[in-house]
Amino acid sequence: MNKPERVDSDSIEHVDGGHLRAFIERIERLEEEKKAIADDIKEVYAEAKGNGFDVKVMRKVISLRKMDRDKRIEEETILDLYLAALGDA
Amino acid sequence: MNKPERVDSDSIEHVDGGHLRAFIERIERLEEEKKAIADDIKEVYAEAKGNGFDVKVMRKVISLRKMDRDKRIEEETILDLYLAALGDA
Amino acid sequence: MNKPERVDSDSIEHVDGGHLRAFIERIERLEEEKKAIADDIKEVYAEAKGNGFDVKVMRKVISLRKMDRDKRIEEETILDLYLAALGDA
Amino acid sequence: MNKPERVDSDSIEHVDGGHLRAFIERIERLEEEKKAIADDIKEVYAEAKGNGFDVKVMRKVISLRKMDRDKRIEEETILDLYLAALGDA
DNA sequence: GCGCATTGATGGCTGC
DNA sequence: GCAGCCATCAATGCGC
Repeated sequence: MNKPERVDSDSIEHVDGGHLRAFIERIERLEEEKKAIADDIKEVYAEAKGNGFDVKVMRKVISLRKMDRDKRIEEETILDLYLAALGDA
Repeated sequence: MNKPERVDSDSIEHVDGGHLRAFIERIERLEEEKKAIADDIKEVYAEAKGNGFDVKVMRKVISLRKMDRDKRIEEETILDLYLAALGDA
Repeated sequence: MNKPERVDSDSIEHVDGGHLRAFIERIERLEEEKKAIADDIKEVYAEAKGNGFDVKVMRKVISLRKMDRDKRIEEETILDLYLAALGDA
Repeated sequence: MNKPERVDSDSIEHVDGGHLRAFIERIERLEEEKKAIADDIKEVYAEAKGNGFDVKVMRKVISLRKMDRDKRIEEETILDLYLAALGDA
């Protein structure tokens, strides 16, 4: 599959395994952390459910609040766009 | 790849080519229509640009308006959820 | 929403709101149509699935057929170019 | 925000807003952390890409390593089950 | 077990 | 013309 031709002293097709390994392991570490947090979130939902709250409604509330935040950010963005557009004119 | 064993008079592995073909062609037709509309949209953007409008800003405006609509729909949805939750209680 | 009568040289920041609105609404309309068709496509897949067809395989078939078509068009285009180059338009 | 003192039998529709709010905010906080980590992961991929590594291949490698880990854990679990079944807990 | 929700992969579009 | 961005689409995992 490789057709290794030495074109410089260290061979051009060389893959820096150590460097790659470092990236891979950083990512795997981060993935673990992410999963841990996802599990935490599940736990909180479970706890809320155990306290009689409706998880489906909660998800919706959170989703709506997020939409509000996103919208707000977008509005700021478009203000910048308008200003830039006026500056261009 | 198939291991065709006759298990009834018409052979169980039989694929109804005509039926399948009909579905495939319906989808391909719809895909064409979809692409035609996507092309129309591009044309409108191009035309607007030709009239001196800032396409980037336009996209943002459209995006924001869509967020408004989506948010509105979500709010109606959560209202239903609330009502349902109260009905459950 | 704006009805800008004055389009003079120093109203540099002026935007023709009516014109812009028309473009925006044309695009939004087209986006709706596009979505409607996308939904139709989903429905057809669902219907095919309900008739026992394998959706994943169907997608593959459609993709392959599209590649064939594209390839064919590409080849015809090249042929035309050659013919044109030969003064044989 | 509500401070519901009355939690009597006929306030059937009552929702403990303060409690709910606490859950919601805990989840939102966790979601933020999760997103931050997801962003970190993207950055690492981008950095790796900038160092000439193939992101798609990296993803594949990480996926394969994860499958190995999962498989290993699964096997250990089964081994434990067998040992336990042998009264060798 | 199914549907839903999230997440990852791919292809198209935009801007440099 | 290509790289980065974004929207769409397939796949996996989760909860009901």
